[in-house]
Amino acid sequence: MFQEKLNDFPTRYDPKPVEEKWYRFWEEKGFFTANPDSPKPKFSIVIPPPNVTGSLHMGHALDNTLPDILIRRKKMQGYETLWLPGTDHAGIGTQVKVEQMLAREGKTRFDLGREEFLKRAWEWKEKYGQEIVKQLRRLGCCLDWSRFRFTLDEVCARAVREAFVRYYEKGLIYRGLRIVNWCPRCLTALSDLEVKDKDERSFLWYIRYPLLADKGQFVVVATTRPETMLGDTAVAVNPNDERYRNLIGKKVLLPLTERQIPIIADPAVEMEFGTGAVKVTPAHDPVDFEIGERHSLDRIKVIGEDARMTSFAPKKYQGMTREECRQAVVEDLKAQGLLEKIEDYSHAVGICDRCGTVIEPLASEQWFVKMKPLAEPAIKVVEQGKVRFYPERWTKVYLEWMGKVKDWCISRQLWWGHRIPVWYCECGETIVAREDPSECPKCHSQNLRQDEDVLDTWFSSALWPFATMGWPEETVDYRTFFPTDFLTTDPDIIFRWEARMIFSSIEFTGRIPFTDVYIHSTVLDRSGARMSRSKGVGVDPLLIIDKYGTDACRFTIAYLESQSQSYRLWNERFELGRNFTNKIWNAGRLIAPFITGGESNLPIEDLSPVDNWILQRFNQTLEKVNKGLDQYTFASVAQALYDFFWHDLCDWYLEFIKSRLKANEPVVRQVLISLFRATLQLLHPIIPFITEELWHRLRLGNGSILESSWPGPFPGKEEDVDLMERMRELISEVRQVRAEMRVPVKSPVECVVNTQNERFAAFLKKEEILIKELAKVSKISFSSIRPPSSSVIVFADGEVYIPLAGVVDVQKELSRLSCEAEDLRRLIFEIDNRLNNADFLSRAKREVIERDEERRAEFAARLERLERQLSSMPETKIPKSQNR
RNA sequence: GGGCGAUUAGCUCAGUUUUGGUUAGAGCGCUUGCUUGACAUGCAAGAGGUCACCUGUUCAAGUCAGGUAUCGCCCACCA
Repeated sequence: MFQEKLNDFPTRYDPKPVEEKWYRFWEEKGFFTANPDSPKPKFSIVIPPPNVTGSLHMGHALDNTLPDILIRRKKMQGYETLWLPGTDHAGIGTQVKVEQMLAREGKTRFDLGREEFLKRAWEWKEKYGQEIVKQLRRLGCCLDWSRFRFTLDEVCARAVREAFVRYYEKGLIYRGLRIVNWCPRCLTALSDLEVKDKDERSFLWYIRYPLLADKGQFVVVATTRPETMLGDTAVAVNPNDERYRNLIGKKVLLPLTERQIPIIADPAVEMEFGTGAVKVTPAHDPVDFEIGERHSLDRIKVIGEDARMTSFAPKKYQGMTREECRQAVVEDLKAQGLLEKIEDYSHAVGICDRCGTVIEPLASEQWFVKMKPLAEPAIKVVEQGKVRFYPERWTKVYLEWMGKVKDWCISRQLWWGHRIPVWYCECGETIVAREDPSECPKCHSQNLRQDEDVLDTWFSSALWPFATMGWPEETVDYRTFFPTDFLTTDPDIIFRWEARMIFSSIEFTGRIPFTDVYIHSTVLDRSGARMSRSKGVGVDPLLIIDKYGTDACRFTIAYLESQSQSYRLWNERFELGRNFTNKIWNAGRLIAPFITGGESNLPIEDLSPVDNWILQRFNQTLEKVNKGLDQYTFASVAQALYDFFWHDLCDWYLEFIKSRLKANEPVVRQVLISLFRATLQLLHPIIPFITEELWHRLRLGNGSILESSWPGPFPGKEEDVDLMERMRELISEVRQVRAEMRVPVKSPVECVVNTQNERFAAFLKKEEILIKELAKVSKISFSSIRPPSSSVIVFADGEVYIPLAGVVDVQKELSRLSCEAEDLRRLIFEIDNRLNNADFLSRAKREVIERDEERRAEFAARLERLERQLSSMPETKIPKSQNR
C-alpha cells in the first residue's frame, strides 16, 4: 500500500519543476496583482528597484526575500497587499558600463554623440533590465508585475519634473558656483555620498613662501598637494597665532609664479597642524573656497575638468597631468631652495565610487537642493517615531547625518538620466517648466537651449514610493496604498535613499513614505570580506537556487538574518536550508498515504498525551513566529520553525505515532491533518514552494495555501504534558545506557520500573508502546527489586533497571552513577549556598526561591537513590579521577 | 577625531534590551553505533565552552555600569 502511493513521491525533493509550476500558478490566479477596490485592510512595501547594470546578487536576494516573507503572511492574514516591482536607470552606474562596452570597440561616448549614445544605453537597459527581472522571479516573490515601473518611464519622468519645478518655485533648488567633487574620468560632478575614501601613503611638503618686504625671510606652509600652489591666492594663519601675528597683512611672492599674495587671518586654520600657516587655493579646496569667500580672494582654476593643468597655470606646467605637475613643482622648488623638508604622511583621498578615479575638488556651476528646510521635518518624523528604524540603532545614524547634512549637488554632466527641466533663452531668461516650453515667455524667442545636464539618479529614486503610484496625480493606487508600511535595504543606502525618500515625501505629499524601515545585515564572504562582484568572490544566488532550490535559499537567508551588522556566507551554508526542505518533503512523504484528502476536524476530547504535547509545542512555535515577524527578527522565526519541525515534529511526534498510523487510527489522522495544515501555513512565508506543493499533494485545502487563513493556536489540554516530558527523558536515558553498554539496536532490552509515583506509573503503563518502540524495549514491568547485573537509571521518584546480563560493564556503570552523584552534590551545594544566605532569602523574588527549593528537593531525592544504588553495587574500586 | 557593531565550543553563529535567577544552546566538523519500511540531504548516543580582559553594581552577572584590548563598519574640510 505504501509503495503504490509513493511512486510519484520521490525520496529527494526536486525544487525546479515545483518552483516553475507554482510561480506561474500564483501569477495566473492574480495573487500578485493588487486590487485597490478590495475592502480588506491594506499593506504595501517598498524595496530598492534593482539597477539595470547587472545581475542578481546577494543584496537582491535579501531585499526581496525578507519582504516577501512579510507580505505572504499579510496576505494570509487577510490584507490586500501591494508590492510594486521595478528597475532603476542607475545614472552614472549604467553610463559607466555602457562606456566600458564602447571602450572595447575603441570608442568614447563623444565619438558617438549624445543621441547615439543614449540609443546604446537604452539597448543595454532592455537587455539587462529583462535579465534582472527574469532572475528576480526566481526568488519567488509576490511582485505585482502588472504595475512594473522603470525610473525613466514617463510616469516617473513627470514626477521628476514636477518635483524639480516645485522645489525651484519654493526656492529650494538653486544654481551656484561651489567646490564640487569632480570625477575627471566620468567628467561629472558627484554628490558627497558618491565619493569614497581611500588611504594614501604620501608626503607632507613644507614649502617656503618668500616674504616680499623682508628679503631672505619666509613663511613656510605644509601641503599634501604641492601642484595646487600654482592656484594659491593667499596664505592664511589663525588670528590667535602669536607666531604670525605681525605678518598678517603682509605679502609673499608665490614661488614659481610672478604673483604676490597676501597673508590673511582666518579662524579655520588649525594652529597645531604643520607650521600653522596654510596655503589657500579657493578653486580647488572646499575649506579654501570658504576662506576665499570670506576674504574676497580670486579663484584661479589651475586644474581643469580633465585633471590637467590649465592655461591659468604658468606656461611651463600647462597641459601636464596633476601627477606630472606635482613632480615638476616639487623639483623646481627644490632647485630654488624653497623646499624646506618632506615628511611621510598618510591621509585619505576621495575616489569616485563608480570608477575609482581620484576626485578633483574644483569650483563649478551646479544645481543644488537646499537641505536645511527639508531636513527639519525629516528629523522630526523619525524622532516622533512616525518612521521607525529596525534594528533601532540605525535611528541614531540617520538622525546624525540628517542633522548636519549639506546641500545636495543634483546636476550631473552625464547623458543617461532625467534631463534637467531648465531652458535658457538667448535673451538671458531662465525657464523652469514641467513641459518643454515652445518659446521664451519674455522675448517670445523660440531659440531655447535646454540645460545639458541630467539629475543625480537618486533624485528620481527619492520619489520612487509615490512616483510609481502615479503622483502627482491622485490615482486610486496612490490614495489606497500610500504611505507604505515597510521598506528594507542594505545599510549603505540609508542616506542616499531612505533619507531622501523621507524628506521628498514629506515635502511633496505631506506624508511619510513608509512607517517601518528594516536595515538588513551586510553579507560577507567566508573570510569576512565584503562581497563584491568585481572581485568575483562571494555567493551567486542564482547558482544557489539552481543547486539547492529557492526555498532552501530563502530559508537559509532568513535563518541567518539575526539583526547583526553582518554575517559570513558561503555556498555550503545553504545545505542547512536544502536539508530542511528535504526533511519537510520526507515528512510529507511519510504521512501522505494516511491523511490525503481528509477533513480537518480535531477530536479534542480523544487526543492522547502525545497529541496534546505536539499541539502545545505548535502553539508555542506559533507565538514565536508571530512575535518574530511583527518585530522583524527573521532568524528567530526560522529557528523556531526549524526546531519545531525537525526536532519536535519529526524526531519525536512522528516516531511516537508510527504504530498508530499503521493501525490507521482516526484520531491521529485528524491530528496530523490539522497539525500539518497549520505547520505548512507557518512555513509558507519563508518556504513558499514546497509548502504549496505539499498542500496540494496532501489535499489540505481548496486552492492555494497562499489564500488560506493564517493559523491560530490549537485548543490545548495541558494535562499529562509534564509526564510526556519525563517520558521523553526516560527514553533518552535508556538509549544512552544502551549506547554506552554497546547493546545493538536489534537486541531489545527489558525495563523494570520502580516508582512510588502512581501517576507516572499509570502513565507509563498506558503509553508503554511508545517507550518500547523508541527505546527498543521488549517488555516493561514494575517491581521494586533490582534484577541482578542490571544497569540503573535514577530519577527523582524512582529507578528504571535494565537487566543486561553479560553485557553490563560494572566499571562503566559505577563511573556513570558516581559522576551523576557528583553533579548532583555540586548542584545541591550551590543551591544550599543561596538558600542559607539571608540576603538571598530576603531580596530574591519569591518564584526564584521557590524554584530553588523545588530543585533542591528533586536533586536530593535523586542523590539519595543514587547513593543507595551505589552502596549496593559490588565492591569495585571507584576511579579516583571523577573530577567534575 | 566622532559614532556604531563584534569578541560565547575546532569553525560559523544564536542567547545579552523589554525581563539579571534552571546544569549556557544550535548548525557544521569530530568520535561511536546504525543502509531500522519518510529522510544517509538521515537516525541514535557522545566529546568539546574559566561566555576577550579588568573593575564595579547586586543576594546573584554571558546578561547591567565603567574601563582595556583586538577586529570590523559608518561619518568627518587638519591643509
